[in-house]
Amino acid sequence: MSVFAALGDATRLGLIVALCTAGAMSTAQLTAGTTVSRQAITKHLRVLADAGLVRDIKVGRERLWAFDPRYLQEARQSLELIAQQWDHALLQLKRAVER
Amino acid sequence: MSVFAALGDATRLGLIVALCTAGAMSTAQLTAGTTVSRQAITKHLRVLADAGLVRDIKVGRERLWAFDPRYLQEARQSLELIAQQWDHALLQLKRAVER
DNA sequence: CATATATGCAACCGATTGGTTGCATTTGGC
DNA sequence: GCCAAATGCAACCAATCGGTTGCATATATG
Repeated sequence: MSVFAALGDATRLGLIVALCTAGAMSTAQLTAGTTVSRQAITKHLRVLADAGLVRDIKVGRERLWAFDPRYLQEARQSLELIAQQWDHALLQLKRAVER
Repeated sequence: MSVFAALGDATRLGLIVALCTAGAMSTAQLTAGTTVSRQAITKHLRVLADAGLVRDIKVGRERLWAFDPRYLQEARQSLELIAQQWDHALLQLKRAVER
């Protein structure tokens, strides 16, 4: 559902960073970079996929995962919007004080 | 702990947006804008405070909550960094293909 | 074909989460 | 001083989460 909730777990954020810097990887390769089990990673990847942050393709007997930038862009825009609203509120406060 | 985890809940994101657009508000006022109980909102505000997204001051018998932009800025930078790493990885892939 | 690798499926578990309710405490105003 | 409003504290609850283990399935490779 939410991109933020998906990014809120340290293991998942690590998976995103790994996929984002090193490119596509299989489930086993991604598991190798962590301390938890393959099944745990599989579940995390499922969450990330549901949030639209990764895509997967089956190639042979392995499953390759790749970062998908689309929804991360949306998340960035959400934070930008909040920051803008905050700036706007501050500006109005400043004007109110000046009056 | 994590700003993303704090933003991952719809109710909490709503509180942030409310504080960010309308300025500081009391716990009761914030509760009025939701469907859940005051205690639930109090807990959510605690989570947001632990994540460094809001600050509170006691004034009279009420407690005013205000948005704190600092950690949201950090969150923005994290997303920017991920996006940059992704761009970099794509660029390298492109160069590799061209060679 | 046999075997090893990569993954899928499902049950299970303890901890955390989001929420409630009940009652106590602080504080402003008449 | 009394009452109502705003909040704090704590117990409790069902659902979700992060994780494990065991076993089944698919697929390269010798």
